[in-house]
Amino acid sequence: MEKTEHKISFKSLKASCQNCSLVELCLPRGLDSSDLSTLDDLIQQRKLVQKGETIFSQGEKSGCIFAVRSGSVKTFTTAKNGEEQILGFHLPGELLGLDGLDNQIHSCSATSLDTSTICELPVNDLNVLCIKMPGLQQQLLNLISQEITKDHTMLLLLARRNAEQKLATFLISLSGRFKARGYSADEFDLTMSRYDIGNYLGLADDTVSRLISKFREHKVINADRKKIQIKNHSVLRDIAEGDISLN
Amino acid sequence: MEKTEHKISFKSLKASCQNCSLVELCLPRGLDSSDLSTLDDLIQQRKLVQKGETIFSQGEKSGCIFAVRSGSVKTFTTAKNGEEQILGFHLPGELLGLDGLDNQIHSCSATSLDTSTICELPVNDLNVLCIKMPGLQQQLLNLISQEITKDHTMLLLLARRNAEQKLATFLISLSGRFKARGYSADEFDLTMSRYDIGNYLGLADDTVSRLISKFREHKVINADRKKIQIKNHSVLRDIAEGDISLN
DNA sequence: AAAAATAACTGATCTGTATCATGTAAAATT
DNA sequence: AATTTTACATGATACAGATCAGTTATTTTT
Repeated sequence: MEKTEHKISFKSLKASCQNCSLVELCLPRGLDSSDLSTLDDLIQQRKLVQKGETIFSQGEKSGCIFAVRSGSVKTFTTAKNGEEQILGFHLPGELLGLDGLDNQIHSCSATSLDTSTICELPVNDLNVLCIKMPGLQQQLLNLISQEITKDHTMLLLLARRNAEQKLATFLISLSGRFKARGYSADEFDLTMSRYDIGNYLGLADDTVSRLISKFREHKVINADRKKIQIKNHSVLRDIAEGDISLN
Repeated sequence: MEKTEHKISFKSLKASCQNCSLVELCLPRGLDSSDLSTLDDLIQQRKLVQKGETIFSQGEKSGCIFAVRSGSVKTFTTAKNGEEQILGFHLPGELLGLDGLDNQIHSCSATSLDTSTICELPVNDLNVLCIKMPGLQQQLLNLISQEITKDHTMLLLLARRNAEQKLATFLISLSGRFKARGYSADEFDLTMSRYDIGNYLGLADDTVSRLISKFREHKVINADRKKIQIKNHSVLRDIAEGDISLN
């Protein structure tokens, strides 16, 4: 998914937002180069995390928000009884930890699904900077607002859609997000397990497997383990909308 | 639920945050009286809406956020096929329209379940004010952050809980929110229909009716249509947690 | 006050998805 | 390289909750 980028990312861990290709998707969007450089000074560090590593944990006081620079991350809440609910899968340019902006205590956890690079911003400094830079303030609100809208879409998906619609919607969403990041919309690798997908969509992992097989049988997708190829976007959309159902 | 307040609210529509009992729950929390008065000047109007009236509509550009002062409100998204998903029921002191902070286009609709009073704040003015008043900025972020956390809790509820757990959780939540507003935690009136409750919880309205009857048979609650009395909070909690199940 | 419409309740039945069980292939560990 | 572990696949079965249908109570309209 990222080819050789890892090798250089180690060396360029101090690299700035200014040479980051995600500028248009991430927090710096809309800032001029002087403001960008001020923001850059704020970013404590870009850390490299390995697959399975924790970025932050629920209940932990951190005072930071995070941005995915490369790789992929899942966020999840842990209920009292220990069970997990995945809240989202996060691709480069997406922010994590917005739920902790208030008391600075994270209400969810984040772990890496990949070898990922993560940018870290102290909330207090960010607040101060926002006062000086209305453009930054605006973009932060944009991203927060998008987060809320995304969650609302997810509530609709979980409450009102059947298993086929859920999986089709999930694949379409991933495809679009890869495309926005310059990757293929037709072929991509999943970094999460069937179990994770099921957890996220409110389905059993068995059901996810079965559906992937069914989609493959109907030639809507091709799937070999983590490798997914979308063969028919329009049918996939129809499934997601509930206009058709496979048998 | 509000007794005589409606009668006076018409006259006191220009009344300020300063004499509002919701100061501790709402946006003004933590502001000193000088800042409070500045915020007050911003609030365009407090409007009285009747049951079933629309406060704002999905797709509409409004440039305002709203606070419920009295009554109750539901927010919902409308999918392409026209079906609705209720996103939340909002009691006095709760904000609406945070999803439109970015492009100022609402991604959900809000209608009143009651005769309600609604405070309206232009987002642009609010942003300007936030720059001058860090306390306000902080409280806005708090409320947004709480909104995100609330949505995450809801994702868990929809994805992983059975019907009994969903309804028990819903009743406990309402009870706590009434209590925080000075009303009884044991007896309250629902302002939404069984259908609305079901829609919100991802259940059929029939199922909601059946569950209410079952809870009543087991003397966990008393329910006569909209009138709900919680008779056994601890069992209700156990049901919500999935520790027990009624038959 | 009567009639119509709506909301809530409840029984009977059906069905989508969970659960259980077993097999297989890939990864991780030794 | 062999062994263990983990992830995925898939058939059989069970059941929670949806759907359908009919009744009753409440609210709205006439």
